[in-house]
Amino acid sequence: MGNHDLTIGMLARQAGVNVETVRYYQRRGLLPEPDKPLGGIRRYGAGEVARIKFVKRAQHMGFSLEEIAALLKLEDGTHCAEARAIAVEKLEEVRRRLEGLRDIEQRLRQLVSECGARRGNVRCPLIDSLRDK
Amino acid sequence: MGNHDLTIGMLARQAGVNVETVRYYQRRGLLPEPDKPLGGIRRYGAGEVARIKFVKRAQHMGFSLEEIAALLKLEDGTHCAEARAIAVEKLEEVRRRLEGLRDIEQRLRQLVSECGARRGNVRCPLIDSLRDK
DNA sequence: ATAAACCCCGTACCAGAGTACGGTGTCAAG
DNA sequence: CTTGACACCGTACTCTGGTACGGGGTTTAT
Ligand SMILES: [Zn+2]
Ligand SMILES: [Zn+2]
Ligand SMILES: [Zn+2]
Ligand SMILES: [Zn+2]
Repeated sequence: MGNHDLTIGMLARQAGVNVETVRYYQRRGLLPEPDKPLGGIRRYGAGEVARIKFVKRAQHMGFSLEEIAALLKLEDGTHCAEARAIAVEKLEEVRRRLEGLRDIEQRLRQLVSECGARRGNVRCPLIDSLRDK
Repeated sequence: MGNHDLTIGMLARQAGVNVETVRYYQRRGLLPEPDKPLGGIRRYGAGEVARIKFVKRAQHMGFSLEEIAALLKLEDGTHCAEARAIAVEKLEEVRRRLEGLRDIEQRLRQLVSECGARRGNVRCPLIDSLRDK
């Protein structure tokens, strides 16, 4: 697999994160910490870049670092069922979130149109309708 | 504008939050703190219950408390134009969020089905697809 | 009238996800 | 061979969204 030639700074730049974040991920066990060549500087390769990007993508999908760590422990590919269970749970969560967002969108849309319909009036129907219920 | 007869504890229970959370929201300006009847106990009504639920819903949709406070400032009643502008901006943001969430939903849905289709296989396509790209 | 349950208020503490700091070591260029 | 950039490491701080705690005061029920 990839040649290990990156310093931690280059790794961070390539992955689009802060050096401190890389070290944080190592502490959290999300990223392996390669052996340090006695008195020297650790080197990283494309695998580590990909790993960090994996973490960032998963995070964007709403996974917490802890959940991501769980996913990564399944990397050997032999625990498909567990991986699937985690993903299914997330999917349900995302769907609940979608539904709630749709509610909010509708509410806001209505408020905006009510407000626009009464320009120049002293009382704002947008505000009125937010006030109670 | 219901009758104000709830204590903070009843309010919290009805809204499904911790008493401390109610007080925290008051400190954050998300919830008005009613006048205390000299040496006594504050009372709350249905309006406050609704308000907390609104906060919780908005929060679950990914709004921060700060953003929710901005939304709630629409209630002050004196600045129709500003209120409308804030609402419009939020609406756009909500729509962007909705779109992002729909993407995520679709991606997760596909991952789950791919994963399910390969039961017993050595490599899990769910993990594979997160791994690179 | 006395205990249990509840309120008020301030302060402190917690977890998650980083970011910053400071001292020291290493390495490459001039 | 010195100077600057970067690595290493531990510790500390930040920010968000709460929760917990402790010492009071009050209300309610027995
Ligand atoms: Zn397993
Ligand atoms: Zn208006
Ligand atoms: Zn104004
Ligand atoms: Zn699978």
